[in-house]
Amino acid sequence: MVKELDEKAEALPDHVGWRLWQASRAWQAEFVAAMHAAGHGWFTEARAGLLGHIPRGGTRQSALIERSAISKQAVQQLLDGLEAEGVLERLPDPRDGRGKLVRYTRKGLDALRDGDRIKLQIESGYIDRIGRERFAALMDALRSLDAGRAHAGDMPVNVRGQTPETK
Amino acid sequence: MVKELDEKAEALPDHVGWRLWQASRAWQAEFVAAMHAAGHGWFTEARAGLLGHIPRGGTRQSALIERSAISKQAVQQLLDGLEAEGVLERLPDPRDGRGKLVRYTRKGLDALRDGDRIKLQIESGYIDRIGRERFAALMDALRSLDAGRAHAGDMPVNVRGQTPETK
DNA sequence: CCATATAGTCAAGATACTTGACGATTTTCC
DNA sequence: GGAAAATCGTCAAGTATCTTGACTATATGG
Repeated sequence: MVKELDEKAEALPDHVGWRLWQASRAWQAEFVAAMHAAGHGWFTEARAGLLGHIPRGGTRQSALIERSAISKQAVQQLLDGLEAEGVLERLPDPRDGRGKLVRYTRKGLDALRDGDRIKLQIESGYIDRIGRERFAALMDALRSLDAGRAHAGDMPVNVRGQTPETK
Repeated sequence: MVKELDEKAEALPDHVGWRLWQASRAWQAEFVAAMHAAGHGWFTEARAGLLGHIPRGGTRQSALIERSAISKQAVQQLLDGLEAEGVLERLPDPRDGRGKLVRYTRKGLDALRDGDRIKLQIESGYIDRIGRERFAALMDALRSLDAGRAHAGDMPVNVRGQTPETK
């Protein structure tokens, strides 16, 4: 870690925001690195965020735009990239001449499967590191925080750095 | 209204990475919004990340580069912006003709003061929301996680999935 | 005094977004 | 039935953040 120099001794931040930021960053870095190691070199945090909103059965592009909190143009650009990588494909929606359907390719489904595995591995590592009890307390606190927030109704929920999730 | 698509069964992710990410984003959004409301419209998350490494007494630019996990050029660009906003100023280091000292202006110190206040307010809100005990458990778990990471010889936080070795 | 390491800068480019404008359909409403 | 309006996706351009590469100026240590 950063070594403390004999500088005016202003400690590094230790408030909850800083800690959350650090922990989140570390998780993402670990996840992306593991995905790369698993051969999914196209995987990035931004793409992960979008993929998390695409069910295994596919979805309409417009539905995707609603779920993710970013602009439709941003979604489109991400989709363009993922399509170019061969992770997804876009088909015309037979029920709506304007719409398009977004669907995983085989390559995309493989990545999803690896993502689920990696997610569990990282979680295991966390439990080993801090103990099952502390880990449970962490999840409990984070869930409570989120529940409280939903109450207040603020907050943009964009999804980045989440694993491809499934039922 | 074409809305009868049956993809309702898609649950939101609930693993630790997702929760951490969400909590971190929520904190940042709240903090930045409060800073803006307090009149510090120049405040952004990226800048906050850098400012968090600058002690009130100022620091050398090179020390800043060591502490933050981003490239020196990125630090410089952030610094350029903050200097242009009048939050910081850069002076030649009298002890080293190559070096520069980075120092807060009055405007910067005002922002710092407001930031400290806001941090405490947000923390208070969290404690109200989830209880003092849960909050303490959260901090404990996050600190343990970080300590465990340092132990593992993990690098500080270099973002974006890259793995900079060599130090 | 020279070799080399360190401090900072300049330039160019990648990524992940943004807003604005637009054509093509579908829906609404009279 | 048909125009007005809403929705879906796209194209183009711009911004913020961060990257690598190349360079200058100063310091340091044989």
